[in-house]
Amino acid sequence: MTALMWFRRDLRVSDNRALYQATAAGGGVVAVALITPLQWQKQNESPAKLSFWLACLQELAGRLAELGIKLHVEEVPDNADIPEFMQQFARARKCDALYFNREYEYYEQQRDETVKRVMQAQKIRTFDFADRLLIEPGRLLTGSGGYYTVFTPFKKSWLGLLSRADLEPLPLPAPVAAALPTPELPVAEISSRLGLPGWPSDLWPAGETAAQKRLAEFAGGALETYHELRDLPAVDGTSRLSPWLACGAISPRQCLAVVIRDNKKLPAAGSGGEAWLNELVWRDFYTHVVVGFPRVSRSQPFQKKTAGLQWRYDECDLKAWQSGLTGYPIVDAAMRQLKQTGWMHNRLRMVAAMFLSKHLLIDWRLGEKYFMQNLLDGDLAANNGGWQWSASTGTDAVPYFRIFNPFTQSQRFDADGGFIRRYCPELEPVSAVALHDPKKLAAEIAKKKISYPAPVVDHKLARERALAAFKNL
DNA sequence: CAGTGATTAAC
DNA sequence: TTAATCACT
Repeated sequence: MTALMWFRRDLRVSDNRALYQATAAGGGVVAVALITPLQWQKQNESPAKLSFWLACLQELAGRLAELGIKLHVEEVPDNADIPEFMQQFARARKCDALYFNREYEYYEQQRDETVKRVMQAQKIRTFDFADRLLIEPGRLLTGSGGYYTVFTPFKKSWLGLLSRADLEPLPLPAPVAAALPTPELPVAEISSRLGLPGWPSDLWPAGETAAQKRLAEFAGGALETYHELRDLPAVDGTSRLSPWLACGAISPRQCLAVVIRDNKKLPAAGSGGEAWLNELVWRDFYTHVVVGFPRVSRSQPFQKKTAGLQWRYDECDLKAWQSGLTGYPIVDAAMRQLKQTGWMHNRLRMVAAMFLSKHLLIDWRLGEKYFMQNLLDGDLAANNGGWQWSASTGTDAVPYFRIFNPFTQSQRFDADGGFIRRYCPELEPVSAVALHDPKKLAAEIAKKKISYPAPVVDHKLARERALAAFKNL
């Protein structure tokens, strides 16, 4: 009796529900992870993220070996080829059961349904588990039985289920066989063949051990002031756990355990813990939205009436935004942070996304795609949810038209300009007041002969143009 | 009269 | 969340 454990976005040994059950079944366990270059390309997976994932796989292989489980890394061009591959792989290794953790996006659900059907036709049983979120899609519905579309009532209902939900991290699985030697995965070979950048990075060392270390660091440090410092991009005030969460090197239950300790007691109102818990709930929320409204993962707006919006398709403005040359310091610093590090501070994701979709009136889907192609933590649900929120095509419930003033945002969240200057070094000689004031900025740039672009668009005009475009719907 | 703080409308 | 407006210094 051998169980086949299929790793996807759950690259860890600890608190992995499918792996735990596979090891508890009483037989041997074989593990597999798939390299799917064509599928990755279709889904705009970023090279940095794939490189990070491969490095995580290398660590995972070592930890599995300690449990007597061999991890096979196999290449299959795209999702359509997976069912046939899995079936042959399982038969070749005499596996009689397939274990995996559920994924919720449209294409992933289709893939998994087909795999289940094909395996069951071969008399191979399949077991799939709720692992990726704190509370599974479908378990939280409105009074009329639909999916929530507004965060606040979703959260209320989420908290209501908290005491009944099974959210304790699992103990480490017991070894199923004698420890194996740590396998050498062809990571470097795959990486160079796919043209991926190298790893490691100091900010995001790969693997679940590093993820646990970062969580402990955050829990004992920035968590306490999270509510006060999380919006300041110059400060290391966030958890920075997103790359590990995205590939499952850490589980949301392990994160939750840091804020909900004894008897599932909620963190105090107004505390850092409460603010961070909110972000974990947002993560659930956007994945629930993707399941409840599958059109959002198929390039459709959540708000159907915005489907006809006349976006500008201005290649030049799009390029300026992508390369951090819009003439709006906070936007440019944000976009350069993304390009240079594969990560962007959450506050700035909102600022940058709103600038593209409102100021430049460029289709949010182009921004969504660019983020996916560059982010280390790219996650369809969170990225799509964030973009649609920024573009006002999503679930945002405010009664007014949301459009950030980039200068007001930088004044509030980067008052001394420390973050802007870090990523836009040419603005080093510019005074802090000028960084948040277009007129003074233009004057200082002229006077000090600094090479920095003039704003691609005037804020007031852009604002009016966006308002008019949405009014026309 | 320029600058600032409080209030409110936007849907 | 922003910006316009009004009261006030």
